[in-house]
Amino acid sequence: MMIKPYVRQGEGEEALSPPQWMDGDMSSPDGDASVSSHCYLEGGVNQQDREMGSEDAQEDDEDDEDGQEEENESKRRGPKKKRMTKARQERFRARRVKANARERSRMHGLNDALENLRTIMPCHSKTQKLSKIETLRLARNYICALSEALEGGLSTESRAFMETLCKGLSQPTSNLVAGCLQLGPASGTGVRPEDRHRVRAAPAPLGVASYSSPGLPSPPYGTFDSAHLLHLRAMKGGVYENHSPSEYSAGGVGTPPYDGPPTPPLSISSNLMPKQEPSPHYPPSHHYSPSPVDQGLYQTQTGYNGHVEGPYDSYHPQHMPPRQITSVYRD
DNA sequence: TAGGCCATCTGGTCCT
DNA sequence: AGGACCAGATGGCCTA
Repeated sequence: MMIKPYVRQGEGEEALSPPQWMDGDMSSPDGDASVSSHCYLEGGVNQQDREMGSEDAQEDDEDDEDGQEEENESKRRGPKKKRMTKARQERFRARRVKANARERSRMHGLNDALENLRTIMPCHSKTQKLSKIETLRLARNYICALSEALEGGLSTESRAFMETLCKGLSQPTSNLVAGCLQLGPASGTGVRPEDRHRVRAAPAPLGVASYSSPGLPSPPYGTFDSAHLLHLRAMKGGVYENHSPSEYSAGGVGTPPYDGPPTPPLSISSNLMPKQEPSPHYPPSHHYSPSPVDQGLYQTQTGYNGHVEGPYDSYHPQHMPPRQITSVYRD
């Protein structure tokens, strides 16, 4: 793909006015006040601006410069561009507005899928939202870890399991996973030896010892959803062998319906976690029900730092749920 | 204040 | 022609 650099006005060109639709009202025609006007700030003019602006100028006032521009136009290779008439401008604008709306919707769909992915992560936290990239990394690690476990090479209760989960994750996210697993201090856990030197700010080794790290909020942390491991064991035991993987995801969160005996969860949590909060996906009855998020019933609640959690309105970023942002990356 | 993360707009490309 | 997808650009918000 050809990368087009940010186009600025060339030498000798007059400052061009922004497209007509931007005049006066800086909000877009579709009423979206969030439309960015930054494209026209600081004298930066993008391709569209140049086209529309210049052709607008050609239409509105014919002066000597336009003559020069037409002369340059005739030397240009390729198909000659059509004049941008008022009608064409309006059609272009309408198309652009529709495309923007589609793009927004598409990105919202992407974010929804990502949110669904977050909810089935082994350490789903309401108070410390994983970033997009961390969610994807953790998901990859989770798949790898479960695959190894299924092959019998990795115990879900082992430290190696957690190390696999933490591979390539930022320090705070690794701490979150470790906190969810409630494992003891581990020297360099989750950090490949070759990566350790790249950790710029690792205040403490992973594990309980780092809970007091200033970079990490105080508990509650997310919970390691033992039901996932229960699911894993059940699969190994053949309980779900009549279900296809696609059935697991039929509920939208990728988990099979569980109707087994209400025995204590079989997982590391039963050994290591002092108190296991019931997962929103697996209420005490052990009958699966869609999460509040999936039901659109995400109740407003106060997070650990007093921030209000609730439905995330991407059109009002100030309503974003609190998240712990990490500045430590290893890649 | 710098840097990370995010939402949004935008133009290009590919496909139907 | 129009939609989907992608990547660049930009500003806002937040945290260290």
